[in-house]
Amino acid sequence: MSAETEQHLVLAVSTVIFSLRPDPETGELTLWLPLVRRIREPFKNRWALPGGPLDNAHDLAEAANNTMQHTTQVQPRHLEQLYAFGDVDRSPEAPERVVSIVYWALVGQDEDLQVVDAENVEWHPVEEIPGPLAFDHDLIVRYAVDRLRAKVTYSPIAHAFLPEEFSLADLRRVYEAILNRALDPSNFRRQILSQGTVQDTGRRMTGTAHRPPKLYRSAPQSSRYALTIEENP
Amino acid sequence: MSAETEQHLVLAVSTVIFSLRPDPETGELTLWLPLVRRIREPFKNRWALPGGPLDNAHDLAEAANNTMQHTTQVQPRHLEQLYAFGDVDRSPEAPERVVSIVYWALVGQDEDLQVVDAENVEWHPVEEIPGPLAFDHDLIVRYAVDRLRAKVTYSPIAHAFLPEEFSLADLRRVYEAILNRALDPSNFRRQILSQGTVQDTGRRMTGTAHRPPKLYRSAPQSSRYALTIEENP
DNA sequence: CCACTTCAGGTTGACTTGACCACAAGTAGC
DNA sequence: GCTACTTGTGGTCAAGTCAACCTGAAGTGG
Repeated sequence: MSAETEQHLVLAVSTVIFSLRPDPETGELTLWLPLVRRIREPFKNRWALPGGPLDNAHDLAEAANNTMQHTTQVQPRHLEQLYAFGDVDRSPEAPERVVSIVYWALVGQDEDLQVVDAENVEWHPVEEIPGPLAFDHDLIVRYAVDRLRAKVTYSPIAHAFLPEEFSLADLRRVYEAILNRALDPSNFRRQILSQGTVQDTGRRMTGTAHRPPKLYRSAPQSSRYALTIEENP
Repeated sequence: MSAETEQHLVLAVSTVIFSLRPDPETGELTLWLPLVRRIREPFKNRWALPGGPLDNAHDLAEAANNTMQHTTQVQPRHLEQLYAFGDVDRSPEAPERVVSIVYWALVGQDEDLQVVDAENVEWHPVEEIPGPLAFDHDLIVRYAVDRLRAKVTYSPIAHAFLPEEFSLADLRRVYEAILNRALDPSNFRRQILSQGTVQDTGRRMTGTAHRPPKLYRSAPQSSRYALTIEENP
């Protein structure tokens, strides 16, 4: 009994990696994520979240970080545990039971351009996921997007998408891409400045076809926890 | 390599079970939770969260539910995943690596009175944990309390501590016990009634030494997710 | 019948938020 | 060089939210 239990249970770590890219048609900034085409059963040839079995030598977050390296070859600007999925019947056709601990991550807006898309890895807009995905990964993606949208409203994680210096309009476009709705520039400015998460660099952007915006940088943040632990809706 | 990895990794499910009990000295309502005294190494004789290895036949939430049965012999009014803890060094003295998926639960204010305290199970106020606990359970308890306090402010889970019918003062005392601070009765009433999570039964409490309060019941809630999935601070 | 306690409901002022307006400061086209 | 255009910057105003506080309602106990 005990032997059978241990034998047929696999612990895996998967990661939902978010990046911002311009929509190829409209040119507007939208959320994208990388998917991996499975080359083995179960769910052979279906798209799945990047990840793999947990190596005994690594912490959970380290395993997620390694997945990021293999998939995007860049360091995440933000990495956070999402949820552990472990229902008995979540992979009915798999030979063993898989419990997945899922992380989600943000990579910088410019960094992912240098990514050499490895074989079987493809980026997709979150609104156009080529489903159904393997396992319960559709549910996981939907939940990760919900978490990201919720978190952006009470935490300065959106900065992670931007380079060192940025204008408030840049930041606003990130928020608009994540929340998928337009924000009033004036109100957005007031809100961001009041919460003290950005610092004025004193410099302005140059070469714009209009009034040059001030440049800001992220203020150093005080984290309450040593771990990055987060909450559910 | 692979064999060693599988062999030395154990997946466990633990549960932080909250109940409200009067403080034995002041008589005020406070948060309590059950701890189990370990009878084996590692951390022998130290207090730990109830739980155990994951049985291959059960979902994660089912495993947490079973832990509740063994520990408190009552059904939880609320059960929700907290976090997965899996650092390599979280149990340095243990022979194998343990990854714990931790749930937290609420049991009704009256129900836990009928609990037959099993051997090695003892309830403790969350502010007087007999630490240090086994493994990283001190950290887990602290995080679970934080999650509960955060969640009570935007979700009607506090109702879970109360019987079918209750007065707004009852509900307010639950909030005060969880948040550990006094709330203005008048503002609390307005806030609760405006969010529509309670229904007026039309009846009033009797036998009080003052104006009899109206009795309310919880309104049926609409959950966004089939699973109970939650968010982190 | 009066004192006391708690419930119930209303008022007020500080603060937040969204909608909107006006000006600032650059480029592009003529 | 002038004007149109675009986008950043800053302010106003009204609606809504929230904490502090006040007053009366309705019961029990002396």
